[in-house]
Amino acid sequence: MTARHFKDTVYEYFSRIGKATSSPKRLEILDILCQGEKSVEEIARNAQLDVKNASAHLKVLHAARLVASRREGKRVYYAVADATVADYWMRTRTIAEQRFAEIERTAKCFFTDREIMVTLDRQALLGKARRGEVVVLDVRPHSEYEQGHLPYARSVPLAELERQMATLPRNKQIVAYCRGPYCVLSAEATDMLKERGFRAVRLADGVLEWRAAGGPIASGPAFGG
Amino acid sequence: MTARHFKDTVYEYFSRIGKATSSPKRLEILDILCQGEKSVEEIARNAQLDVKNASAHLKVLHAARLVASRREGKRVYYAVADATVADYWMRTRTIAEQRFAEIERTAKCFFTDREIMVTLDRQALLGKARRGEVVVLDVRPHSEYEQGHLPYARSVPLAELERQMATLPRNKQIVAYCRGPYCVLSAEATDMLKERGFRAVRLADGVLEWRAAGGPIASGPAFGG
DNA sequence: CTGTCATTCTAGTAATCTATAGAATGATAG
DNA sequence: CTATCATTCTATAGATTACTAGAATGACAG
Repeated sequence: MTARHFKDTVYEYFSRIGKATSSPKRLEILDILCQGEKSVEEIARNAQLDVKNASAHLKVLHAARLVASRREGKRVYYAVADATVADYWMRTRTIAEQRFAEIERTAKCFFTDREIMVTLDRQALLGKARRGEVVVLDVRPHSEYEQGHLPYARSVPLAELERQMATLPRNKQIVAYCRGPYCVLSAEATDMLKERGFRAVRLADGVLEWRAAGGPIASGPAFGG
Repeated sequence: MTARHFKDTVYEYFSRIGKATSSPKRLEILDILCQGEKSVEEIARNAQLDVKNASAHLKVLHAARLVASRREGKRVYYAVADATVADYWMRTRTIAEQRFAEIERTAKCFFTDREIMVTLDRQALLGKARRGEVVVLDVRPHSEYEQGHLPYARSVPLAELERQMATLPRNKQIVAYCRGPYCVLSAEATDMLKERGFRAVRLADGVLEWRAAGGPIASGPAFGG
């Protein structure tokens, strides 16, 4: 084996990671899968893709071995291959944020007037949540909540928010979080809540960011309902 | 701005990092630039590309803001934008290594019989080098040595090795290193040395890996010469 | 064994990317 | 002002990729 052939071979492997992460839609899928495993149909719906196209993108991610799949009955469930993939996705996002100030500007523009909870004092938030001084809402689907959520958080998927509003306190601050700083679910939730006169703010952290910052993660089914 | 438009916008930025790192040749360029700044012509020669093509790849890396350029007289020098880029490249390599066992297999096959210095005991190597029990050779070009090298290492670019062999000790072990675990320079150096009866081994670490492992880095012009 | 549902495979088209070569630019030396 | 050198820009052919739609597969229910 010549030196040139060796280099071509190994660098081709290195480049596969880049190829897999070179499509916005594939990154969106990866971000969703970082919240827990999902069927192709769920992935397609969440990433706003048609199922065939989502399947094709998943094939590419699978070829780069960033995701793994398992069949259960009729459905095929995909998940990130391991925790290092979620870590890599967060690092890719960070590198992009550092390079493109436009990202923060776009996010600020989109999240205008949707107060962002300072993510600096995670311990303080945790304490308030424990003492019941604030209500922490996890507005992702129940399945994602079950696969890992913030301590003391209550699972209220966006679709159920309308129905559950009566059970929320009007005198306490409501802190909504979702999949992370670029997920729109919590923003939609705080919009709905504020329209109805609740005191609601958006937490930029998702489970991934919270855990990466050293915060504790709970798991298991939703309590109450 | 709709939620969909917002997501499309920010994920497009995220994907630019993947696009930039989706070509083997661009990663090879990035790896070279992690050793220090270089002119387009030097980059092209090292990555075995024609200058026009190298310039085109550099343009893509520049668009992703992974590299920065400055003009000095007729020449344009490129360098990694900052230290986080080198870090990201190492992490991309690590993720690829974890996913593709073929990489290690290919490397083992190529580096057969080229003993790899165990990189576990960096402190021990440093001590031996300090006491003169081993000779550490930096076989990269002088310019890269000057931009950062292992302590006690002697700069002997591959092209000068033949000429400088007479000045190397036959009774001591010679440890050659270059740009990192997938760089072939040190392997070529140890091949040459062993053919002439020297006791030579290859160190998989380059400056990047050494520094990432917490090792001290020296800089400045070559001593002796 | 037939029908249904979820997913993947195959094929075709439009768009994008790589490598290559010729023309153009920018800086310098004479 | 002209020649030269390093680099970039422009144009093009060939390869690859994304999306779309129809066909095929795999698992299950009746």
